[in-house]
Amino acid sequence: MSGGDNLLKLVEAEGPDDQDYLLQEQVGFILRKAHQRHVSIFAGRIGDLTPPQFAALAKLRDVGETSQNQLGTMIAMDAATVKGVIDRLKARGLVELSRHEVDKRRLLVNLTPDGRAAIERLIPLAREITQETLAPLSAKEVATFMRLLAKLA
Amino acid sequence: MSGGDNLLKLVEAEGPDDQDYLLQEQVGFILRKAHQRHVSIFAGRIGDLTPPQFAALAKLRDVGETSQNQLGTMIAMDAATVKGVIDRLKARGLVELSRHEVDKRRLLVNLTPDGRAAIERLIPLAREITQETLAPLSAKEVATFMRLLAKLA
DNA sequence: GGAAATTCATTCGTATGCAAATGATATCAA
DNA sequence: TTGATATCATTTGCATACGAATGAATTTCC
Repeated sequence: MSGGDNLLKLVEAEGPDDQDYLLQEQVGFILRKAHQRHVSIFAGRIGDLTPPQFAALAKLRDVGETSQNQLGTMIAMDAATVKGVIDRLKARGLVELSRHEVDKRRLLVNLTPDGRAAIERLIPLAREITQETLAPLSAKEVATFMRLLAKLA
Repeated sequence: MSGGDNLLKLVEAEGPDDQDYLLQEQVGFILRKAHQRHVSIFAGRIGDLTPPQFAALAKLRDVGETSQNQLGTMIAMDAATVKGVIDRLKARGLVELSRHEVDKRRLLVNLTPDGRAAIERLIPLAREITQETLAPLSAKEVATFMRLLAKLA
């Protein structure tokens, strides 16, 4: 029996255990890196707005006036997070707030003319951001990846 | 010519443009949601440590003592971020810091016995986290997804 | 050797992201 | 009607995440 065999036995004795946990191969770690790369690409093309801020404007463009909480649900942000995002958009005059006349708890959010102009102007850039993010994949791979990613989200 | 035809004409006149930008179908948005889901799964299994903190400990286990900056590079964190993470791990006694004897700029980071015990204990849970995150996919889909995700990261 | 450029770490400011607690308003049910 | 629940929004506290500025130490290059 050779030394190599002994080493193999030792490794096998450990079983599929702690020894072979590689951080770089875990979904969570790679998912975090992929997300970082996307945010970086976004910042390179749209410097004056963050992805969450863009998401809020884009969704308001789709659905029109909604409550802050509903908007948060639609763009996957909890109440505390969406408040900060909307506050900053309001400070820049891109959205306007008003109280719901019937349900006084609700804070209605809507695009201002400036906000609408901004989102229309940015959407072509957002398309480029999507393209650049997916650039390492072929068209076929993009389709596959998006299908599987959607299952995980 | 019917009203429907007029509507169709209007839509076609717009071309493949702003009208069909759907936030929910953009990689960036879904990537963000998938990442959120993973973090949530992580928190459910490992409540007293965040993913970045876990990553730091896991990497130190792999490579042993390194400088703070080098560690940051290995786990994809910039200098400012890694400092905060290490500070909190140090405050909990899971890592210890020392100055590099030759290059006095470098701050060496290493696991304490407590830190080593913690990471060894957590690795099995981390495996479960990876599994649960990938649970919506079949084994074959997992292989495909990981291959494509790695290309994007 | 010494000036210039680089690297390592820290600090500051800004922006998510979420848990938990709180207050105001609505809704449901007894 | 009223008491219990639920919903909407806000606030606080903590933890990433990163750009930019700064200072200290090292390396490079002339």
